[in-house]
Order: sequence, then C-alpha cells, then structure tokens
Amino acid sequence: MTATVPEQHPRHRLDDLLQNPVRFSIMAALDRAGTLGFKEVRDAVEITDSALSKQASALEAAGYVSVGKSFAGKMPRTSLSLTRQGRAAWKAHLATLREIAGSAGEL
Amino acid sequence: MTATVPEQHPRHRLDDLLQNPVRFSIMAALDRAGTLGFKEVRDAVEITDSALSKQASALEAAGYVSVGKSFAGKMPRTSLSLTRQGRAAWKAHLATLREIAGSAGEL
DNA sequence: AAAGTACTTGCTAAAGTGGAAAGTTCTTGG
DNA sequence: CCAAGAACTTTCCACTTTAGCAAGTACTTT
Repeated sequence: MTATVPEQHPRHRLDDLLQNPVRFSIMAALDRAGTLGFKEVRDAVEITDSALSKQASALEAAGYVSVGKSFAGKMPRTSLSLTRQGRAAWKAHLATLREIAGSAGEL
Repeated sequence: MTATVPEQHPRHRLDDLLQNPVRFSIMAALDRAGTLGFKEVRDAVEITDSALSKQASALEAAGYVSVGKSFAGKMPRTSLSLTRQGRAAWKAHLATLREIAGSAGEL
C-alpha cells in the first residue's frame, strides 16, 4: 500500500514574505512591468522611501527581486525587477491563494 | 471642471482582517461550506482551539461571521457561518487582490 | 559652501500573533 | 457526590513585524 501523507492546509504553503500587502503590491507591480525604478515603485505602491527601501531589501535578501544600481546622467538610479525565483514564488503564492479561496471563478 | 480625486493604490482597500492567513482561510472555508462547526473549522484550517477561538471572535466582532451556540444532544456545539456583511467583505477582498495581482487570468 | 537628490539605516513605539495553561459550564462515569 | 471529560474561552507572555521619523551616506548642482 502507499503511505498516506498527512494533508496540510494550503495556508501553510503561502509565502510569508508575500503575505505582507506592501511586498505583495511590489511584486505585483514588478510582475506586470518587468522593471521599475525606485521612485516608480514608491509612487505606484504609495509608500515612503524608507518603507520601500526596507521591503525591497527584504525581497532582495530572499532572492525575489534584483536591485540594479545604475546612473541616469550623474544621478543614481535604482531599478527593481523580479528574479526568476521571485516570479516563481509569486505565481506559486497566487496559486495557493486561489486554492484556498476555491479556484472556481471566485478569485 | 471635475475635481480629480487622488487615485489610491488598491492595496489600501485590502481588508486588514482578511490579510491574516488564518482568518483568510476561515472565511474561505465558510464561504464554501456555508456553515461549519468549531471543530470542523479547526481541523480544516489546522489551528489550535485557542487560535480559532480568538480569530473567530475577531471575525464575529467585525460582523463577518455569526457564531451560533446550539446543542448536539447535551454537548455544546458552536457553529460558524458568514454574515451577509462577511460575504461582501470576502468578495471585495478577493476582488482587490485580483485587482492588484492584475486581473488578467493571472490570479 | 550650502542645498538638493536618491536612497539607507538606526531607533522606537505600537500592533499583531501564537502557544501554554488555567478557567467555564455542562455532562458522564464510578 | 466527586473526579473526569468535552467544548470552548481567556489570560499571560514572549516574539516578530512594521511604520515613521530622524540622521547618515555619497554625489551633484547652484
């Protein structure tokens, strides 16, 4: 016979990092846009520089977003984009949300 | 001319209460099932009695779920179900999530 | 030299959680 | 009648997360 693995609620598969609405929104914005500048994300998600800086660092540390430093003329430009891993985590998270909510046209 | 209301990120419309994965899962379970007993929810969502009791109270206080006390024989039975308001909040929350994630087949 | 741009970091205070354990109110077994 | 359970509830508490503000860094512009 095949051993039955104790089913766990899909909730346990939700990504802790993506639970937070700010990070969720950042990821969503990047997923849509591909790459965005610091200010663009800040304005799109409507948060303070401080908050974005912190959350972006958290996402970077997790390997979900890559932070690129370049220059626009002489001024520094920080651009954000999803890493392959980040995109995968994002899709998995959405799939889990759907699973919990009941995939049927609901969500 | 018509005054332009400063657009706000849909994130601001996410329901704080439904942000929490446990409460999110409880709501999802009740939305699907209609009514569930305390133990059923506890087992479905995989949480401790303590946690469910607390979160259920929070949802009740918010007017999202109605907690019914009845008897199964002589033993008390607590049953939970969504209130009209709770169902509305649930749908709105999902709609906002979809909006942020990018409604296109994504989520 | 002073001010500004683009971020980053330190600090703090408030909130949100969960687990363990004790408490409630009944019911049932000995 | 008393000890045990069942079905929750509440208290206590330790921890984690976050936001916001203020200060700091590294340049550039006036």
